[in-house]
Amino acid sequence: MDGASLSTRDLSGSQSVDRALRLLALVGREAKHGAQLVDLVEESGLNKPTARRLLLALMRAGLVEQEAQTRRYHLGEEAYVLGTLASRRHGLLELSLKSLRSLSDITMDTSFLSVRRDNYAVCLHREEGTYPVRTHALQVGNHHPLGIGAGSLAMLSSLDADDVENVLTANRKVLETQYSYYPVEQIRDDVAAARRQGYALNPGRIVAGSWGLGVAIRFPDGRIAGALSLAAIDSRMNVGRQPELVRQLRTAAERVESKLRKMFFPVKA
Amino acid sequence: MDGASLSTRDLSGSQSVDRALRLLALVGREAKHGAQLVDLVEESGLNKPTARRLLLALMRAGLVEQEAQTRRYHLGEEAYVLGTLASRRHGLLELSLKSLRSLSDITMDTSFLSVRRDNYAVCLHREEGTYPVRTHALQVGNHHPLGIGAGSLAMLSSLDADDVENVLTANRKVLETQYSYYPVEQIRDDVAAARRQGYALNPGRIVAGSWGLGVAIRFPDGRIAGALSLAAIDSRMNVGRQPELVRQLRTAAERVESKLRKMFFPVKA
DNA sequence: CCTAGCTGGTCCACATGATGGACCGAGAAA
DNA sequence: TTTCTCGGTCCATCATGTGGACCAGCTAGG
Repeated sequence: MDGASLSTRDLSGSQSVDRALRLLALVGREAKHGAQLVDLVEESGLNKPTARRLLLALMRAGLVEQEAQTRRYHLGEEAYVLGTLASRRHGLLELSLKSLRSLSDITMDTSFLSVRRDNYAVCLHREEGTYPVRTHALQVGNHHPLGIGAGSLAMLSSLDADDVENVLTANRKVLETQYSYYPVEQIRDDVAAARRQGYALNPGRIVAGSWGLGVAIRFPDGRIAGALSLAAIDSRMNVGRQPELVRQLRTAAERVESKLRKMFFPVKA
Repeated sequence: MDGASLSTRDLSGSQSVDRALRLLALVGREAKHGAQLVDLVEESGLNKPTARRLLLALMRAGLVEQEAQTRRYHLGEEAYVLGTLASRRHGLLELSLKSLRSLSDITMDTSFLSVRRDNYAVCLHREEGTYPVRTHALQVGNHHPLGIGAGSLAMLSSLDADDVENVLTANRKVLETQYSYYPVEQIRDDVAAARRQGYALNPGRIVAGSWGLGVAIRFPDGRIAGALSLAAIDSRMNVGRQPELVRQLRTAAERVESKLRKMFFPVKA
């Protein structure tokens, strides 16, 4: 973020809103099975009454709903509605779906769309490949610090050197605690390699035998929009096959970028 | 709302969060051109500093962003991401898209998907018809009180009598001020007619010459999921053509409902 | 050139609304 | 029965958000 959105510095209050929205993001992360109150309390650092109160507010707004049976919290319909309304400006998934499909058709491997969210990468879509042995390391909604994972690494590598360091610094604590098997120095090397080659490779760094290749997608103005990636078992991503996969990824990314251009500079009606 | 989401009564605080989320909904409503600060202040009833402070919080969370040039507020990428994550549970649009397309293909008229949001109906999608004369009364993101408009009326008519009255009471003020040409008594009559016929008809009540037909979509448990509707100029919705259009709408709605059933009770893998 | 009217944005004294330690109840495990 | 975990809530305290007043930029127009 850094100089993030231009305009105004903050210095401002509204921290209960901040807290509520942090909770909202946490609930979203647990898209699959819903979030438990204790976990939300834990992850957010808030205490129980506060978390509960804020969740009630989110529920009043329809952004979150609570399953009556399990008492778990899920994203609500309003979140979906807002997302639909936002897709007018941010519809990267819609623009990429076809490309992901053909990518998985051609390569037989599972393909992904990720976007940057703060200093993390979120997986927005997973398009199953047809090859019978598949890795399930990355699921929709999953978060990893930028640099961890092929698509994530592709995005990190596309930032300029300063930003890379900023991101790594911001993530230092998480990296050390939750990704201790993946030293920061390793990420720096991976970034350098990705820069040299023009694509990101994850040679089983997170789950042994589960490899990934990724390329970034840019907005017409050069900002990073997201990344496309492919995942497969190591034997399907050997040096022999890599160039072809990268070629496919690049074509797919270019197709998406051209759609983005059309979205930003539409032909006059 | 009423007995809305089960679980807990509120009595709770967190009103700044409520306010912020109300603002978020307002920004979403202005999906097309973005919202101006003054308008948000006006519509929300908040005062400027408060609105601004809350907007800053929403921006920090990425749910809202501000265009540097025009200073207008738009939904941010995080809204899109959350929406995508929520579509796992609430993906009505995805389920309906194909049906809307074929609906517009067959009838040549423009079709819509709306969902209920509190006591309003929001238009989630507009699928253009091919017939050269089209009505543009309803756009994606538009809100109308339940009962105003074909899809909206279809949803209202599907509630039981008590709920209908609750909704109308809750909306009384808005109806009187912003829809004064559409007396509440008229809505009650329209609801009764829709009940009798099993579909909702809007014979140009909002924009003269712009007619609409709507049917509700229900979740497997009977709750209203949304509504499909068709819009056209009056001459294309005369009594002669209506039965055929209604038949098409019904088939489409049934197809969506069957997909919903599959979503809620998936076949075991 | 200056004024008037509109916009977006911010300051800061005040008191209202959010906070969180302590507590309750339900269900599961022992 | 006891114990543990989890969801949920109460209420005295004070940190927090509030909003009237204000500044600044822009456009119209006299």
